Amino acid sequence: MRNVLNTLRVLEEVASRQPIGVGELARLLEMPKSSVQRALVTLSAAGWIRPNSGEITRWVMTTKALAVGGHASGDLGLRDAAVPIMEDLRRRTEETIHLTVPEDDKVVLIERLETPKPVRISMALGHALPLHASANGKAVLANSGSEIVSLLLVNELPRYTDTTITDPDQLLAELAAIRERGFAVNHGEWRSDVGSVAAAVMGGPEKPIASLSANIPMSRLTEEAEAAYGIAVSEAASSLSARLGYASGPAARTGC
Amino acid sequence: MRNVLNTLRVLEEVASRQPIGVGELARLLEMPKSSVQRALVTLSAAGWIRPNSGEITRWVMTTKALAVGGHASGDLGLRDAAVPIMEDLRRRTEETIHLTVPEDDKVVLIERLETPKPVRISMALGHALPLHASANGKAVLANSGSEIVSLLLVNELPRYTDTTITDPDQLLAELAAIRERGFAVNHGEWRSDVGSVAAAVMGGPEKPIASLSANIPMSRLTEEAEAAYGIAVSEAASSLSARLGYASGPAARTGC
DNA sequence: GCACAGTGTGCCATGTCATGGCACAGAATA
DNA sequence: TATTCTGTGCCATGACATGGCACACTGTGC
Repeated sequence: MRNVLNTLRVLEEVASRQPIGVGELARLLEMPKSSVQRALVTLSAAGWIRPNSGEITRWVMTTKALAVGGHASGDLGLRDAAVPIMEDLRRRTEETIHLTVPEDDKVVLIERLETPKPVRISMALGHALPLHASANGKAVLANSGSEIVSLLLVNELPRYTDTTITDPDQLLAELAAIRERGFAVNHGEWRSDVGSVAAAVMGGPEKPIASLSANIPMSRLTEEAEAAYGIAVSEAASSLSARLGYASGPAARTGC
Repeated sequence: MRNVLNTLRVLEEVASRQPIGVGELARLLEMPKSSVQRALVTLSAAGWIRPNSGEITRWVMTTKALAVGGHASGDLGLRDAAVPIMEDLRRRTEETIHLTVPEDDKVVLIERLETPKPVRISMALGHALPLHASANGKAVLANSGSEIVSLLLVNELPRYTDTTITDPDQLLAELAAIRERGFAVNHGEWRSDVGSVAAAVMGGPEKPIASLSANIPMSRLTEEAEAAYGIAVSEAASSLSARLGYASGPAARTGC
C-alpha cells in the first residue's frame, strides 16, 4: 500500500506546515508533484483537508483529524473516567493537570485542565514527552516491568537540561525512590522552568495505562508544595485505577 | 485512489469503535475481509493504529491522529492567540469556555477551558454543533453574508429540543437581534439542559473565523447572568479579532 | 469426542489504477 | 517579451491492490 503510506505522509506534512501548496510539499517529501497532487485531491475528497479560504492552491487541515483523534486516544473510557478526578485534583492543587498515556518510548498528553493562576504551562494535546525526563514518564517507568526499563537503557538517555538524568544507575535509583514514595517528581529535567509531580494509573500489576500529573512553574515548586501535591496526585491516580477496575495496593489479586 | 479512501474509512471506523477486529470492520464497512486486513496492516505500519495491548487481533488508535489534529485545526495560530483570552474569560465568568471554528454547515469545537464549578458541560474536542441551534453557530451565522444564511435555509432546519428555532423567519429575526446586541444566546436549543452565550471572532468584513462562548447549565443561566456574560464574551471576541489583525468595529477599513 | 460457527491470516492470478514524466496555463517577477 | 516560478491535466506502462478462497485456531454446543 505504498500510495496509502505516501498519502498519509502528505497528510502529516500538511498538518504541520499548513497552509501549503503542491510544489513545496513535493520538494519536502521528495515525491513527484503529480503524486502529491493526487494525494491532496484524495484527502480533500475524504474530507481531511480543504483548500485554504481565499486561495485555492494551498491546503489546510479540516477538523477531521481532531474528531478522529478526540474519541480515539487511550483505552476506552479512560478520559471520561479521568476528567472528574482531574477536576478534583485541580481544585486541590490549583495547578495545571495533565493526563498522559504511555506509547512506545514516550508518554503522550491526551487531556489537560489548566490552572486558574496567571503563570501557566501550556502544551498541545498529542504532545509526546520522554520517559526518563518527565514526571509522568518516570511514574510510568517506575511501575513497569524491569525489561521495559532495560530496553530504554540500551540507548543513551538524551539530555535536555542541566538536571536531566542521563546516568542509567541514577535513573534506576530514582525509579526505586518513586516506587518507595508513590509519586514521581520532575525538577526542570525536560524544560528547565517546568516542574511536575506525577503518579501512574495502573491497569494491572506492572501495567501502567496512564499517568496523572500536576505541572508547576519551577518558581512555585517548593519542598512543602511538592509533598502535598505528591499525596494529592497519587490519591487521584489510585482512585482512577480503581474506577477503571483495578484495585490498587501492594498485593494485586489475580482473577478468581 | 480507492484504496486510500477505503483505508481512511477503516481508520475512522477504528477510531469510533475501538478496540475492533478485522471481521467486524469488514461487516460494518461492507468491504472484503482481505482489503480491511491490508488497510489495518498499512495503518499500523504508518503508526496510526496498533494492536490492542494483550489481544493481538483487535486494533486501537495511537495518538497520531491527536498529534496531527492538534496543531492542525483552524487558521494558523488561532488557538495560541485564543487561549490566554479564554483564560481571562473563564476568570470573569467562571464558566466553561469554548472556542469553535466554522466548517461547512456546522461549527467545530477546537479548544475548551472547563469551569471550576461542579456541574459541568463536557464535550469532546472535534465535536460539531449545528449553525442554527447553538450560540456559537448563530454568532457565526449572524456575521456571515446573507447568501450563507440563504444556503442554510434551503433545507429544513432540524429540531433538537422544544426551543430549537426551525422557522426561517424566526431565525432571520434572531440573527438580526444578535447583530444588534453583539452576542448570541442559546436557551437549550440543542441540548435542553445546556445554555450558552457566544460572540463571533472576525477575520474580515462578513468573515467570521471563529467563535467564543461561555457554556452554562440552564439551571444557572439567569437573565442578569446572561447580560453580563454577553458583554464579557463579546469583549473577548473583539479582543481576539484584534489580536489576529482585524480591527473590529462598525466600519471595516479595506486595505491601503 | 466431533462438528460447527466464529475468529484472524496467507496466498495468488487477474486486470485495475497508481505512477511519474511531460506539457501546458497562469502569475509574478525582471 | 522572456523567465521562472506556481498549479493542473494527460497518458502509456506495469506495479500492485483486489477479493475469492483455503487454512489455522479458538470456543461452543450437541
